[in-house]
Amino acid sequence: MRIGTLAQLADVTTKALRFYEQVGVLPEPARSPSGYRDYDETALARLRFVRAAQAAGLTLAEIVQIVAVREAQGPPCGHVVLLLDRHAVELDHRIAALVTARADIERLRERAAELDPANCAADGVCHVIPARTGKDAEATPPAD
Amino acid sequence: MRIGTLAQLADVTTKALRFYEQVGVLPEPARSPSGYRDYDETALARLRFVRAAQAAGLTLAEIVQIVAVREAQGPPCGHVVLLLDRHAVELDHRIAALVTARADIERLRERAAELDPANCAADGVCHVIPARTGKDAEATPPAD
DNA sequence: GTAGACATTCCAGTACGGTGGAGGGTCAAG
DNA sequence: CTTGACCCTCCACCGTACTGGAATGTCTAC
Repeated sequence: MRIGTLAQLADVTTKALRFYEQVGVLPEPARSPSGYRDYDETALARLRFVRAAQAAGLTLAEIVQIVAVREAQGPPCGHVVLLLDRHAVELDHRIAALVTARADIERLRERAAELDPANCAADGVCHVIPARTGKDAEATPPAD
Repeated sequence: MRIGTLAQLADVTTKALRFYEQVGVLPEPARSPSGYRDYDETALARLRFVRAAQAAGLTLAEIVQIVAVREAQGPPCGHVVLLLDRHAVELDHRIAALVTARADIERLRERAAELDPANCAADGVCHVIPARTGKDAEATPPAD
């Protein structure tokens, strides 16, 4: 099948398919005499795997690794589990950081409700967001 | 004070300071006869505000806006509160998405524990991550 | 034969918040 | 007078996952 057909089946753009090939998550397909990419069913299967792995939070670089392990050593399940665990830990951290940031915003909102903009002109840029010392910065590093 | 001194006081790199100036969150400081940047106390105050705003999840572009509003119209508190609200909503969405992704990974881990790698070679790349149809993809778009 | 729908390559750009290095000038101490 | 620490500008690059467009080639239908 041609690249456009595969793109439709997998609901991605042709641009994305060429990009996937370039970074190595899709193998180079056969070519028609005129140079058009000619995909078979395995390409669709691979593509579905890629999208599933992406949805699980893996990066394309990691997916490339998984595919490489698969091709070199057979089933990459152990590797995949390792990556999943690593992502789970990372997600936990990121979720915790975002929840903290959310709480910080809530505090600032409450602060804003109590403060009078008329008093604002005095010192910094906006008294809703209090200036931080070096110590504060250690306690709450810039979000994300 | 020189740029290095300010950098130390605020715990950022000199590179970052020049970058902040370039994007407009820091005003252009005075210069010594030889062209060195010469900062005063207000620069430190501004910088602390910037770091605090970043920690609250605001982007540099938004901080530039706040500073501009401040300089044009006085206290930007109303604008700040709007931005904070917008970020609170966005954070809620992102937290929800990450929590969903975390749960998905957990499911895959449980699946991995039940599956035997020996059965893996058959079809796709790795049976721990099940291939998705177009409909699945709609239900769980690629994370983040 | 010609239109238009598709394909190819390659280069560049997007957002974000910076970092790295080249190539040069300045300042204080010894 | 030289060494080393610091400063300047400018341009390029990091990661991430693509997207956009130019210039060109090909296939299909009328």
